Amino acid sequence: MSFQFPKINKMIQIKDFKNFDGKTVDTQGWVMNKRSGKGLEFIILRDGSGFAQCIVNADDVSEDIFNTANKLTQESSVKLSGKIVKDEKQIGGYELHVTDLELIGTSVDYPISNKEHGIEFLMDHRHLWLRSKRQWAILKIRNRLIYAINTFFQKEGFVQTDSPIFTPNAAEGSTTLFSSKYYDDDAYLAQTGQLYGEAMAMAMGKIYTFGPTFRAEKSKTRRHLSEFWMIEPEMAFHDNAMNMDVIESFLKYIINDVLENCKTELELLERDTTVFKNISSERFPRLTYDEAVDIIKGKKKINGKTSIEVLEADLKELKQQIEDNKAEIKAKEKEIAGGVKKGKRNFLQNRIDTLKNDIHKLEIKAGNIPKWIESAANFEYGNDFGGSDETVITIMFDVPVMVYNWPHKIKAFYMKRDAASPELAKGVDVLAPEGYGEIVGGGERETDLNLLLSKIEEHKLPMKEFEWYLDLRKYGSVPHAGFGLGLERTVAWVCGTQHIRETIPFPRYYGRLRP
RNA sequence: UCCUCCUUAGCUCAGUUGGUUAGAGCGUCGGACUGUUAAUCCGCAGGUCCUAGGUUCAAGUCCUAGAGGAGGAGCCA
Repeated sequence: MSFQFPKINKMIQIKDFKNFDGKTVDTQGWVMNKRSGKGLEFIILRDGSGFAQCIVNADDVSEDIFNTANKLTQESSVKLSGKIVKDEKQIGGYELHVTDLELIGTSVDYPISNKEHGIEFLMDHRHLWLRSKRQWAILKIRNRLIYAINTFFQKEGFVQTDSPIFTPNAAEGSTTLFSSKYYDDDAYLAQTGQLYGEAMAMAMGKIYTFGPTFRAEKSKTRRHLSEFWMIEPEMAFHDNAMNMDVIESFLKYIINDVLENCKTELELLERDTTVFKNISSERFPRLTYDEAVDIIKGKKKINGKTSIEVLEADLKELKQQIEDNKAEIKAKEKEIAGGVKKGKRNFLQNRIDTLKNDIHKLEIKAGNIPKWIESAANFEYGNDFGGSDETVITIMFDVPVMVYNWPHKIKAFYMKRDAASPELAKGVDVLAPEGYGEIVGGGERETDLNLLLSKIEEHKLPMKEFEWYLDLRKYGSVPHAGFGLGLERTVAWVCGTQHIRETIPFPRYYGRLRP
């Protein structure tokens, strides 16, 4: 039995233009941009499925229609009829030669132009910013990642079971939570579904949750959101080594799926996909916390180099790049001073602005490296890694790095202690390359009831709220493990975005609640 | 909570040791142009220089306080 989507209307979507070469079709969408020549209007149409240039020629349409086309403004909505013609120069490879045009909705003084805007302005207009090409590409990739994540787990026999969002207490202690009211009780928005995931894994074997999580950390960095989506698989009868195997094949699967199915979007984002070239073939490095610390402190060589040497080489390269950019600016400025036509001058000035911007970014980077070297050298064994420490580790490799066997003191109460070395807990963090930070955190869960009891006391957590959780250890407890993947950090890494706030339609972060 | 930087036209920004009537590009609007790719060319309009106070003959520029924003630290996915 096959299912057929109902034929609701005869409108052809832009993504399907390739199937109608030479045919006359009806389509509808919004005007992204318009260029005019005498007797010619070039409309860049978007309909959510893609982008296409539509040409209105005064010879082909009535005077009324041509005038309507001539008056179209950015983001007005239109219904078009026309012939689909192949043109290699176009984004989708096809353009529409318009024979009929109908204005659906007007648009006056649309605030977002094709020129650059500052982040605050764009965020205030997030509801409209979503219409831009770049945001379209990011949301398409986000969508594909979600699809790939679900496909991977469903194929592997995981059951999707969701955890509650209202919770009576903090699951992990440390983090600040958003408080709320639940009838007459105090409640908090969930920071993780972890504990509930364990209960569901004891019922279903292998499960995953996929939902929003909330953290009231006053973090203003490119890696933080107050509301973000997390995928948390939990597997009965798995230890941490098996957990790491799952994480690695999972990441390989979803990255490959996006690379294969989002070529247009990645191209539009100008994402350098060569950074992913070793993802499928190379085994992700698995470092113990101790080994990672040695790398940070420059005691351990990778490919014959210490982290300090790599950082110093990077710094030298950055400085050279800054010098090169400065030289190019000088040359361009000289050219402008010599007198050139307006078009050429704009072009040169634009290039100069880009270079200046780059220099600014490079200088910030170059300024950071000595700080990183210093903070790496002073790293104290037993501490958690800071942002710079993570970067130092990941620059040594071109694939994600797994760090496991952490000091138990800096990890959550439910993490399993290593029987061989009691100071360590069997947790694992996965660090994404290029400074995108920790995308996965997970580990094996403690099964020893007494250890759990003492840990809950140690963390000063309310024992009463954990009684149901401790039941899981009383009735047929088994070794189990799981992890959490931050969706937005993963999207940011895949897309190569500067900031995580572009990776979710309406971001919530410290200082931003609307739109 | 702490550190650094920013706030000038609708947008992105420049504005010299404080000195006449505050500038540019883009966008809008009007015009030219029959294949444009952020089109190009010509023209018009557009300002509470974040707010309050202070120094000064004179403040966009200096000082103090406040508001808003960006980046980072800590914390984290």
